[in-house]
Amino acid sequence: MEEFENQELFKKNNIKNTKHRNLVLDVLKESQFPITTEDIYLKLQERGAHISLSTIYRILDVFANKGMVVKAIISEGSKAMVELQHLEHKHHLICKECNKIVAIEDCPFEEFAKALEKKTDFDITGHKLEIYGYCPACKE
Amino acid sequence: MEEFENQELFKKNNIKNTKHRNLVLDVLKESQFPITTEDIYLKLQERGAHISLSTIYRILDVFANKGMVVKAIISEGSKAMVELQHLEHKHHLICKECNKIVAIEDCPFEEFAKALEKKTDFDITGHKLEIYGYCPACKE
DNA sequence: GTTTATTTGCAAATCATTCGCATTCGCTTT
DNA sequence: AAAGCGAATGCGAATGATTTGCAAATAAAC
Ligand SMILES: [Mn+2]
Ligand SMILES: [Mn+2]
Ligand SMILES: [Zn+2]
Ligand SMILES: [Zn+2]
Repeated sequence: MEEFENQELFKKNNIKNTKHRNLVLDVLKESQFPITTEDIYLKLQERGAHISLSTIYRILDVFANKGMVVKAIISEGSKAMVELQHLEHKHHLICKECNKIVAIEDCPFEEFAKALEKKTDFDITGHKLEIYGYCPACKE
Repeated sequence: MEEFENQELFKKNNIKNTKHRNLVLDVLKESQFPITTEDIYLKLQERGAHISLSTIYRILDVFANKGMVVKAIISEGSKAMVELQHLEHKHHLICKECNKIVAIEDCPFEEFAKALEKKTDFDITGHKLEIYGYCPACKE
């Protein structure tokens, strides 16, 4: 049935239902937090899947173009890595010290969007929000 | 006086006031919207400044570590380019079709942050927010 | 099953970012 | 104002991430 959900999603987005897209999508679904292309690659390797890194890049491109995932730079630190957002709508609170990530369920933006649409005459379809600070352990 | 403001900012952030940091900061200040490292490089070239691309990378790293600028991936499209946010607190509304960018003055997040701090016990220091949709001309 | 367009693996190419080291520069101390 | 010293810079090379070309495999449609 996990498979079935995937298939639906592919159909809805007009892309072929391939073995590799299923693998990548499964990893994305399981992942609580944004992950890198490399992370996905390694996870699939562990599971014994035979998939090439460039295929994952291509799949993520397709997913991103279809709006199924979102790219972002998360850790503020030295390396600004490209990552993927989870499919559900949620945001993250990231510790600038230890990089701990906490998922936020609420989104303060929903109501604001309506007003903004009126003001700007845009058709607003989505947003990215990431929140930074220091976690309980790291703030002193 | 522009120079003076820069100098103040450098002092406040405990970094040396160098010719190149001034140049880069000026470009950032002028720029209404986020720009890439390369953009800055080209702008400075046009002005006849002699500066190396790696120096700009290094300066932007310093600025980012001091919280003077923020890195993000803006355009959702094919190339996920790393960019820099303007110094003032503002957000952007980006057209997914024509890439038009409109600056948003209000921020819906301020109040939400307080509640979130209480709930998570984080010390929240900042956030990134980008909004996507279709501009008046492109929505149909 | 056959057909056809799409997807994939693999290796090579490209692009962005970082690094090493010699030189220059900014700030502090005489 | 000169000297000293650590930090910043230029340049080219190295690294790392992402993209691309092309032949082979696969999925969807017939
Ligand atoms: Mn939201
Ligand atoms: Mn804000
Ligand atoms: Zn922490
Ligand atoms: Zn538009």
